[in-house]
Amino acid sequence: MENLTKTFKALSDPNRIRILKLLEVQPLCVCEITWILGLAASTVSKHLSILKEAGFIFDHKDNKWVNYYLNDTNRSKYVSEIMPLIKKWLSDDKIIEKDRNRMEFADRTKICIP
Amino acid sequence: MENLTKTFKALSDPNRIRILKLLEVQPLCVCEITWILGLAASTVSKHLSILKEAGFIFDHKDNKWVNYYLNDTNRSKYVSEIMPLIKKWLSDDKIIEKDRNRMEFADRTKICIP
DNA sequence: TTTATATTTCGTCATTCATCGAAATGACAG
DNA sequence: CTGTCATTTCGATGAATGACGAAATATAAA
Repeated sequence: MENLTKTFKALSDPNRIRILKLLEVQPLCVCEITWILGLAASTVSKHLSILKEAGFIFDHKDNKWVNYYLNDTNRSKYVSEIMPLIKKWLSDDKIIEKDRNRMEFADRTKICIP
Repeated sequence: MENLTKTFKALSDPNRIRILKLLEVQPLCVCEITWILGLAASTVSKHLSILKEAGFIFDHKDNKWVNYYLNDTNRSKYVSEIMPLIKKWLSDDKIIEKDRNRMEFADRTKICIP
């Protein structure tokens, strides 16, 4: 029960949905996501930890960057069944479209110093 | 997007999940749900309005009682696809089992005066 | 009409949450 | 070893949330 509500709570914030819909296309590091979403890095880091804790994503270090990936294996029962729905939904959402377009221009070697 | 996060937010509280898992078995009035969950009537009423607003349930007046039903038609795109998952899940959860057992003894003509 | 009962609305309180900036951490480059 | 930069953690703040009891509303019964 607690596990289930944690899963839904992870999905109940629009910025976390935006992150999932980005990672659906390709893995990204924290500073790229930060730049695309226009939030503080600490805020994005917190969102990522919530999504990771719920089992939606995982991370992997690459040099000084931490890349985040959609978790397509090792998922919880709940995540396994909800993830396909999330993938199906919102592909034509305005915000998601804009994020994904902006993602094209996200270059980790350039964008991270504010 | 707003619609989707509202859907998930409705599902991110354990007491609302408990209500859905009760209504999955049979329709109930507010005072029966209140008695089964052991919460204040105003709290239950609020939970019901959130579930209704998200499209998971609907209500129908019957004399002085308001009965709540799982909404199996007229649902939003999101609710239509999530509801079957909710139905599949948690059937062997301790709390859900206890609630459903307690539901057997919920008699609206007797339980509502505290 | 008055009373009783079921439900909703309102006001309040404590807790959680999303956000930020600043400080701490960790890894690489020089 | 020191400085730089990506990330996380910490602390603070305002907003949202879940809970309650009291008051308001609505309907049925007396």
